[in-house]
Amino acid sequence: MEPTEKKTNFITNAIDHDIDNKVYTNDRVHTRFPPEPNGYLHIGHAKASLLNYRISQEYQGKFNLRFDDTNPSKEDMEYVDSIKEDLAWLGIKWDDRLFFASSYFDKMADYAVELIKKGLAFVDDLTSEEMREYRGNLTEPGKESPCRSRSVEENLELFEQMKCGKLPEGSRVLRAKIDMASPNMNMRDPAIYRILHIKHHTADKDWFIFPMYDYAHPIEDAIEGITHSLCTLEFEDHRPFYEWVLSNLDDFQNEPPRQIEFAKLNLTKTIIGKRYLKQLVDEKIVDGWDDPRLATISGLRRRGYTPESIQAFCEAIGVAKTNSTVDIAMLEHFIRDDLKLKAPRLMTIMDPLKVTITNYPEDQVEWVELPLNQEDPDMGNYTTPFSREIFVEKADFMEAPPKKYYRLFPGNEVRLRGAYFITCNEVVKDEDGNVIELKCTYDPATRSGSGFSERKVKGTIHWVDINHAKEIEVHLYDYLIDDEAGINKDNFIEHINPNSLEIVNAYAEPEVMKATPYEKFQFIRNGFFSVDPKYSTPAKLVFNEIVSLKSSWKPSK
RNA sequence: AGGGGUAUAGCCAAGCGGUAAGGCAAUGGACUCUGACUCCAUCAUCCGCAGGUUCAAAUCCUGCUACCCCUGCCA
Repeated sequence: MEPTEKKTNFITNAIDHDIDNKVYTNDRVHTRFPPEPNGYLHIGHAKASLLNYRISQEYQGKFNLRFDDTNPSKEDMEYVDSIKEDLAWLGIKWDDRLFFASSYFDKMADYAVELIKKGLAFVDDLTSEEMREYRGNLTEPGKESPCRSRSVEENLELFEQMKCGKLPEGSRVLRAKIDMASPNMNMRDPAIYRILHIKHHTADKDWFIFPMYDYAHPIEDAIEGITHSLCTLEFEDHRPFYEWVLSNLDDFQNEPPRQIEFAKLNLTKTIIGKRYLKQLVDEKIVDGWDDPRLATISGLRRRGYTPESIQAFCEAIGVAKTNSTVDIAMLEHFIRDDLKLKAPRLMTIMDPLKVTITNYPEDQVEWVELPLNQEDPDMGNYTTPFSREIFVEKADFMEAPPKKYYRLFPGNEVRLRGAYFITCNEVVKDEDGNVIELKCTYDPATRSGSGFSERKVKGTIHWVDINHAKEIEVHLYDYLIDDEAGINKDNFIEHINPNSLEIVNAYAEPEVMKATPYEKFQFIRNGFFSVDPKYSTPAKLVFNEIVSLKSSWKPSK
């Protein structure tokens, strides 16, 4: 009967404040997620999109998906498709509210004309280099462009020519007329339209001019009736221009949207940032945008992460204005937590060591029954074969064990999960002295489920019957980068972990072979694994390691 | 004196003048046919620093300090 308190943060506080002050009609709340289709979504976008979506849900408001496609030189339909797929997978619903900034291009151009007529915008002939010189710098004011005083008529004429494609690419630009001496660089007559003779991927007609983000975004938000326009911190000092645009356009005097900025997500041992992800993909350092080592949504999906785990993670990290770096252990916690009850628990051997049970009949096979998940009896049971020759993990045997080692060592008895107690009697080595086989004896009285309680054993290990084992390929992962050192955005490529992927052939009990792409399992004592959709074939299943199991076992000193 | 931001535990993060939530990590212990899970316990005399106001300050005021962002015809 715990009252589930709504999680508050500075954004919900701001919205509550707006509601208290009756800022928006009927206390409406309308958010949006405005990705530019120029790359794949990553975990940072999950935070942003889920944040916007959840807020709309909590306030019984609306949520729009809007592609901010104002720069055709970088954008592509491949990305809009992947973004829609990723968002839907994350559980975000935009109903029929799917929009494209490009569908507002006509209106935006009309609004530019309105600004020109009001004497608030002008066509500039300065080259981009000249503009940079005229802009001044952080401590010195800029100077006004010679074109700033052009007549409204001339500006109108020139803008029309820009729009019709009569002027060469890059030759002119439409600028807002604000203040070249503003301490805020974004207010020093920012460019609002540039000439680009590029075919736009979605626009319904040919355009030769394209609006800049700073000009387009407030208009997009206002047209859609957005109330709270959430974006990241670096746009904080763009806010004055966002407000300038809306306050100077007649259509948007009523209930204009409000921009609120929050800190983007950073994760330890993880490279987030479209530009860097694209570099990894383009330089083929990784296996595409959906490489399981990447924090892209598609990578996490292929790795075996669930939408629920990502939702829970994003909920848990909260949202604030503090630049922060979340420990990757937090993400890993939530996938373990989610899969704990969902994933069947089966046995595989990653690094095999043969064990012969010398007192077990040569040709006998018995099928022992095990729960698919003992924490969820409803999942039912399955059977697995047991016979004279089995594989156990190499790590589960030590010839000279440290204190508190509960696994196999000469003379020690352990339980084989779901089967019998075995005692290690003899260690077989090759000519180099490597342990290649163990000879053990089992105690028939100790069969699982028999109620045997004469003696206890400290360790239980997993195993696989050699004659029934199937080979599978397992991809074990380590972090792509190690951020303990002085790593930064520019040198991360030199800090790529060369051992981030280890491919091993493992042995699985027969039940594992029923697995289908994306299906997730706990391989007992090894971790959570998911069937790789890209490389699995009917002949050989490939499993991605999602995350290992936690372990408090540490060899004593 | 360029402008805009942010500082609460190892990492996130609540808190909004009444005496420091929660999660992750970590540590100890219980349990265990997964050294997992679960459970129990521990983990900020203190909120970047220094002053001030107040019966009372992480919360208000003043002054510092540190870090982040801003000089694309990118978003």
